[in-house]
Amino acid sequence: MTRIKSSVTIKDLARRANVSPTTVSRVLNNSGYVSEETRLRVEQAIAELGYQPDARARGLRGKPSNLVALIIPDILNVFYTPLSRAIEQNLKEHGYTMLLGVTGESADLYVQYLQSFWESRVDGIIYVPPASGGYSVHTRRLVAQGMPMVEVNRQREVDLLDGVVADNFRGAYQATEYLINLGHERIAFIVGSPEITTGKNRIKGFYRAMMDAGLEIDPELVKIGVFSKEFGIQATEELLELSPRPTAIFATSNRLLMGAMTVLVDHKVRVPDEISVIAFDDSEWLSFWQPPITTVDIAIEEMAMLAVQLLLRWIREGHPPEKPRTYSLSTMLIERKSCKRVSPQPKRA
Amino acid sequence: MTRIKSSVTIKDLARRANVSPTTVSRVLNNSGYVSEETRLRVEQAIAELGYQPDARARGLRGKPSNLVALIIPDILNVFYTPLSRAIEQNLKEHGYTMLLGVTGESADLYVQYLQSFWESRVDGIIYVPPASGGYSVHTRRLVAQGMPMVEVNRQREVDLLDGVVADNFRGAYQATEYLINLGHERIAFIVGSPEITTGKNRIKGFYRAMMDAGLEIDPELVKIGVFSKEFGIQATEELLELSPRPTAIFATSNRLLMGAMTVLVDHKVRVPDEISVIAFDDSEWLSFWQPPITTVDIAIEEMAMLAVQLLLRWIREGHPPEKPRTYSLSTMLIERKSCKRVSPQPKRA
DNA sequence: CGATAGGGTGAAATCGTTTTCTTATCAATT
DNA sequence: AATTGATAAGAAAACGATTTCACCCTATCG
Repeated sequence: MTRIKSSVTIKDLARRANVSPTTVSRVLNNSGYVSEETRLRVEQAIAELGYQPDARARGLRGKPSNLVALIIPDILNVFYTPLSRAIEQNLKEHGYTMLLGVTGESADLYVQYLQSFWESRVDGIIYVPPASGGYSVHTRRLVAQGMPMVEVNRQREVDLLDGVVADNFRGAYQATEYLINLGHERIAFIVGSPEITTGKNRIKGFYRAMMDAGLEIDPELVKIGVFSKEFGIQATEELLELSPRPTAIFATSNRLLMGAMTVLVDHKVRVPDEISVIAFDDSEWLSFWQPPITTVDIAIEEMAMLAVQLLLRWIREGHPPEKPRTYSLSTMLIERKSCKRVSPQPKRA
Repeated sequence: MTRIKSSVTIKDLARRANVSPTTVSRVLNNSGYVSEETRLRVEQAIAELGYQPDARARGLRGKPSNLVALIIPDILNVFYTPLSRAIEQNLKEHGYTMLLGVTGESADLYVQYLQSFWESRVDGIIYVPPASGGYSVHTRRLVAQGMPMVEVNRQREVDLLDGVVADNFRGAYQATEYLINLGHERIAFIVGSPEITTGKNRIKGFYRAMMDAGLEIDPELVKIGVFSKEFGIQATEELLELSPRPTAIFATSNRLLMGAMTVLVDHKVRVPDEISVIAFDDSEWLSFWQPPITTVDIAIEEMAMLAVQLLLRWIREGHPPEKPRTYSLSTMLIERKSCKRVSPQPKRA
């Protein structure tokens, strides 16, 4: 019926209030030099016509868009969901609306999103670098064009951007040490991509803890792949075929844990009686598992808040950080019931 | 160092390629009347200067933004997460980028998002109407201004917008019938906001199934509140204090289920031996629960695809649907191990 | 009383594109 | 030889705001 496609513009307001568009703009932006009387007339016109500004036109003259983009690998992952929520919330509190891009770890998609976000001239981008690499040049070009960016959870452009990550080394060290203290020696370790910091540092933490305890690392027990449920399944199946089996499995992400548990349940392996299990990431769903899983929790809220703060600082100051930093957030071991004490095997000669 | 804030524009290209901006635009938009030779020169300039168009300026001249907004109540909810993902994916396949708004069921936030999205002139909005009402006028204003909108999961503007929802009536009926067939008569029913379609129709389905089976409904067993974990906890605690206790609990969302199970585990009530449990919504996390929960699953992928299709149709055709429709997607009962057969109590005189 | 300061206002330029008009050239048709 | 028509290209207007500049007015100061 109503084919009124044209929205009401500043000119309509001007006509209605019998002033120039300039004056309307002054009222809109509260930029002074407007008499009380005219201001009222204009405000009335705004109310009557139901005017709402066009952010695009504003943007053309250099005003910010109040849009910030977030790029994550996977929105189904119970790690990234609360991270997204926390970032969204923090941004909203500062008046920003969040755009979301989901890459599925694909570099191509990442680059596509970068372009789309640049074209919309968002005010900044917070992103989790995808595991597949080779897109660094695109990130750097965007930054060179003046786009504020911050890395979160993983880090790649150490010399270029601020990054907020968990202390993955310490987290993995803690968990491994915990198992060792329970008497475990044949500890299986399942981890994702070693090219990204999460993977790399969790590996380092595990190795260091084993070394510090004077334990040999059986290469058969170390499964390095990707942070996916599928790889968790594959790795765990291989582990179960070993003899002797490992006495404990350290699955370094919730996806890997999901895979591992799928197999353990399938094979009716009792946790923790036959095998102890420890993981990374927490979720309310985990506490209902039988048994509830002991895990290394990451301070997601802090991570989000800090990332947003760093981005807003850059936006506010108009220039990148003088000296890009990595902010490392401490992890916390949440002890539940999935790990059992074992008596250390007598060492083989 | 490099303070080059200004991005490269169409004019820079024109200068570089020794043509007019008009011609550059023609190359960019493939709108013909450009000689092969000039086209090459322009394309070279584009490559050399690394030009990327400004979507805002384009938009001003009436070109679409390729942005579509999604508004959901809660991103932590395992129902909305896969829904968001599926919608994002569908949109991406059609060349759209998704903006995300999370309302937490607040009408205020909803309206704020509406405004923000309108100001960015997104091409369309898919939204889940928040439970708290009173914002209808804002939705209608946006539609009147020509914004394509589609409702998903819940429905409010039946006469104005297309909506895609689950067949909540049937789903609830099925689940209730299933319990009844197992011999249950004292069935507790926990449900969220009756003002929204999800709540309302699940209630209707439950009542109808009970009526059809000739069973009385004990008002003490019907808990109507909001779709939250907290209400699930409260309701279940009240239910456990009744004597006799209900023999089954029907929690009509994953959040309510989470609350119910929290209480049941706390009170060491064995499921399904002491109480059977059935729910709405499914999630991979559920299958690891002890026992795995029987639930009514909703065809989320279909819901997403259809919603996107309807929105894109409106965008493509440039006008609202002649006759707004409600698309009702059938649900599926997934039988697991949380419900036990009971022998019907002898009816009291 | 003239100069000055500053409040209030509008005309016009500007942002980066697309679109609408023109104009020019050249070949084909009458 | 004059008309038509297609192709190629540029000038200028337009989109909806903000911003710069210029102008008028009035009050204050010396």
